[in-house]
Amino acid sequence: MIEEDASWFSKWEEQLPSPDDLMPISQSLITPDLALAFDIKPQTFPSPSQNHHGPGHGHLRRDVQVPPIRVPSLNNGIFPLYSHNSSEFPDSSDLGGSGTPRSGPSDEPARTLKRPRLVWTPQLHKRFVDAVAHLGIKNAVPKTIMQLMSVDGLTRENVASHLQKYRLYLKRMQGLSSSGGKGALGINGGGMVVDPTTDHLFATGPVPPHFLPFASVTPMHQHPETGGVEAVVHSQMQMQMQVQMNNCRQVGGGHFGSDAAANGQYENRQRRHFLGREAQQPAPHHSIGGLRIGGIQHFVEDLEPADGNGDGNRKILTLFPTGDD
DNA sequence: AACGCAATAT
DNA sequence: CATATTGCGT
Repeated sequence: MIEEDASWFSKWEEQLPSPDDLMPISQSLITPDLALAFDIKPQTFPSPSQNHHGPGHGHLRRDVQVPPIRVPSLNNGIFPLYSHNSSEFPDSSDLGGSGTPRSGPSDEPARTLKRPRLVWTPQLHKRFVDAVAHLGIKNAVPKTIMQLMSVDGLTRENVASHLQKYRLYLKRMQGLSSSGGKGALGINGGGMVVDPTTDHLFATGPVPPHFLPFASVTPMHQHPETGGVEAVVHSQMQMQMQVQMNNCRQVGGGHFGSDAAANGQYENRQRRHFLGREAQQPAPHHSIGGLRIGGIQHFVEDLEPADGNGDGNRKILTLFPTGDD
């Protein structure tokens, strides 16, 4: 059943593009709360990664003063977030002890405001999957994954939640290597309680093999300096994303990728890989500036007002590609 | 503290 | 429905 993961990995390695393609991509999943909290100043993102040279030969100096993550679109960049909710409790009681891990003395709604639901788009999910595949089962824990993904605004909880489902998905997949695949949901004669949850998203992309049984961090380019987990991978294409606040509409309706995985066997198509950027250390400084790494990455934010959608106004923060993946 | 998982909430 | 949140054991 499981036996050709090795080849998958090999191919992957072989296909590593030349260093010219090296390009840390970091996305910014805008964090409304944070954005507002720090009043974000035009900072030329620090980009600690020593990424250099652009695609060509000259060093394009990206002195771009990328405008803050502010939303140039609507709302003045102010997310309506949840309309109301008097849950603004702990303001007077200045927590005498532990409390705010983030931000300092500058009060923040960030702590009390809810953030919009994250929408796991296929692209975002891919990033997740790549990170997981890359780390190997042992290291693929929420925190690490989150760091590798380096998506601004992504929280450990987001990842943990997703990971939980992803695991169920994988488990289920392995269980049913020969049965129906994605059609025989409900009863697989096993006794396994099939969760109607998890599936579509996970099947939208080339699901990695059945998960690498091999452990350890992949021995790829490690940074000699840090020697950390900051894997330097390559990205041939970058994601251009759009942050959007919706009511409750899923982009693309759900599936459009290949559900090769559902078959039990993945297709051995060419695997392009993403790039894991430097982990987001306990950033003492708000680096939520816009990132426009390398070239053409810029974010377009869009907000859609919630009008009677039969749902009241449930808002989601979704990132979706404006290009291709 | 961070994790994993089931149950539950939204 | 897809995510988030919570509770509890590790």
